[in-house]
Amino acid sequence: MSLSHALLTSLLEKSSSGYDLARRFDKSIGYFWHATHQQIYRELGRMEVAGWIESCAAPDAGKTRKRLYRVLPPGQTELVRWAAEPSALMDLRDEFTVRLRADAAVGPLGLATELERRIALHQDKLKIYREIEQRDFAPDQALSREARIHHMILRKGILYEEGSIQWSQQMLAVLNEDLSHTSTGVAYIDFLHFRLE
Amino acid sequence: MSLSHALLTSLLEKSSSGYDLARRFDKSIGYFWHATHQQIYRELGRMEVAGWIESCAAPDAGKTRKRLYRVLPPGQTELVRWAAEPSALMDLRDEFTVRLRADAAVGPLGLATELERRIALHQDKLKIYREIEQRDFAPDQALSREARIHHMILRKGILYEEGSIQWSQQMLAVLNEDLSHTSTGVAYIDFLHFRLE
DNA sequence: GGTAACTATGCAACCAGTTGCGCAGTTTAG
DNA sequence: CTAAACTGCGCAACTGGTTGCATAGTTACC
Repeated sequence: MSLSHALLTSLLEKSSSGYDLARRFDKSIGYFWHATHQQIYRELGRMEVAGWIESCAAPDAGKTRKRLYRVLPPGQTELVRWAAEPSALMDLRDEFTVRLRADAAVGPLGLATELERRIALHQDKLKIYREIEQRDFAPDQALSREARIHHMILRKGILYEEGSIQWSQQMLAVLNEDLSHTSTGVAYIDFLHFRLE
Repeated sequence: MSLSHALLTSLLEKSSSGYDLARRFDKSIGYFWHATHQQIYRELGRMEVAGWIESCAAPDAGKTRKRLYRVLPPGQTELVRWAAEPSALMDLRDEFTVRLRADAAVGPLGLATELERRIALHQDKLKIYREIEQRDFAPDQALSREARIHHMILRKGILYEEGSIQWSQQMLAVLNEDLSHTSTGVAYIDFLHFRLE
C-alpha cells in the first residue's frame, strides 16, 4: 500500500533513524495507519538499494547500530511523481460491520457490550485529536499552507471519530431495542439484501 | 482480515456458487470491502476442508463446473463464536492523505484535480447508497431487527460519503488558496509534526 | 458459422503485512 | 551490582491479498 512513500514523506519532514521513524510514524500518519518496525526496516533497506535514501551511522549512535536516514534527490523526485498518480478510494473494510451482519443473519449475539467498548475507544481517539488541534492549530494563528494541510488531515480524523460515535450510539439503540414486538426469525432474510440489478 | 467469516455470513443469508457469491459480495458487503474471485474460491476451499460449509454440483450446472455452497452447523457455530470476539478499530489507511502530506512537505503538487475526481466518485457512491435506501428501507415501513441492522450499515456508508464530500470540498479550498501571501518554503516543516510527548 | 462477451473455476507466483524470536547495547531502579 | 526495561536493528516463517494466466462451457450477435 505504498508504505515507502509514506516513509519518504515522513523522512522529508525530518531525517531519522528507523526506530525514531517508527515512533514518529505512530504519532502522526500512524494515527491513521499503523506500521510495525519490521515493515519499516525492510522498506528502508529497499529504498536505500533503490537510491531514494541514504544512511550513515547516527551521530549519537555510540556502540549501537543506530543509523540515520536521509532522503536523496531521486527519492524526492519519486515522491513527487507518485503523489500525482490517481488513487482508489479507501475501502471501509471494517470487521465489526461484518459481525453486525452476522448478528442480523443468525439472531442477537450480544454485540452491545463490544459496541460500547468501541465507542469508548473512539472517544479516546477524539480526545487526543482535539488536544493536538488545540495545541498545534490554535484558531487565531495565521497558518502556512503546510500547516493548513496538516490541520485538514487532523480534521478528517476528528470528523471521522465524531461520526463514528454518533453512528455507534444509534446502532446501540437498535441492538438494545425491545425485541418482543418484532420478528426475530430468519423469514425476512432472503429479501433483505441490498439489490441493485 | 477474516474474509472467511464475511463469506459465511453471506452464504448464511443465501446459499450460492462461488461466482454468485463474488458478485453478491460486490453488491452488499462489497460496497465496503472488495474481494477478488480468487480470494473467494481459495477461502471456500479452505472452509469446505474445515467442515464449515459443504458443496454439491449446482442444479443448473449443466456441463459446467458450477458448485453450490451451503453453510453447515459447525460453520454457523464458528460464526457465532467469532462474532463475539473483540475487534480493533478500522484504520484510515488512505493513500491520498499521504499524498496530501507529501504536497505539504515538498510544495504544491497540483492535487486539486485528483481531489475533484475523488469528490465525484464519492458522489456516485452516495447516489447509489441513497437509491438503495429509498428502495429497501422506506421510512414508513415497520422494519424487522434484521432490516434495521442492514439499514444502519447502509447509513454508515451514507454518512461516510457525505462527510468525505464535505471534507474534500474544504480541502479543495485550502489547495486552491492564493499562495502569494503565504510561505511556500520548507522553513515551517520541522515544528509542524503532531506532537504528543 | 465465427467471434466476442460472459459465466465459472482454478493454478502459480508474487508482494505486503504480521508474528515470534534473537542480538546487542543503554538506562534505571532496587 | 545486578536485574529489568528500553533502544535499536534484524532474520525467518507465515498469512492474506493481488495479478496474470489458463481452461471450458454458454449466450448473443452479425
